[in-house]
Amino acid sequence: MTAVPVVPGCTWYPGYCDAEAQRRLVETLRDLLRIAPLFQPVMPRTGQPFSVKMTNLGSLGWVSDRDGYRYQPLHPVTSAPWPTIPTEILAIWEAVSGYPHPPEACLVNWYGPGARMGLHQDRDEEDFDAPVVSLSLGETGLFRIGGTVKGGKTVPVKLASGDVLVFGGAARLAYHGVDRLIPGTSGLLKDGGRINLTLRRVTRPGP
DNA sequence: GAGTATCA
DNA sequence: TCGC
Repeated sequence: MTAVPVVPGCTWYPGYCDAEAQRRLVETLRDLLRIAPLFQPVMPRTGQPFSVKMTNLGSLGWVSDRDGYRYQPLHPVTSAPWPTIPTEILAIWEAVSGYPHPPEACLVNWYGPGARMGLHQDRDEEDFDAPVVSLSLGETGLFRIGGTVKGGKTVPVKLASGDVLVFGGAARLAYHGVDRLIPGTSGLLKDGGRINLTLRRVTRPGP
């Protein structure tokens, strides 16, 4: 397995999942998305919609609506608990996180054509000791990660299907985002686009 | 308590 | 999380 340092605390594993594992994951996700459908998050206060659609797996899921950002145990549309995180996804966390407790949230972000994610920090969690683990599926995303000060230098990474990226430690609060997709770079998803799974520990583990 | 992973 |  190739580990590429990106910035201190951030490691990129290109081709972490092979094509067969990616296909199995997409099949699993298709079933889970029927139970927990994608919803459209909006910005707090303004109600501006995100270009990315999302859902979650795990005991807690990240949502954004007019009231703010938060983690909650129930799907905002169906009011059902999020489906549990499949074992093959938990195995990725166990292999690369270096963290001795399981993730509580698996945010599923779906990028259609033209979707992007502005530069931001992940800071709605209580536990910053655990890293954030990301898996890319489908078209390549032009990702960018910098430091903890806004406006600082950033490093571009082309995240292709099957790539895993881990950011923790000095990079746990790094600004990061997705500028755009590179169309035609994957045939994994029938209708194109990109799915990004991000695993996070939300609460501090109990005794 | 405010602000926020928007958008230009 | 930050800044008061």
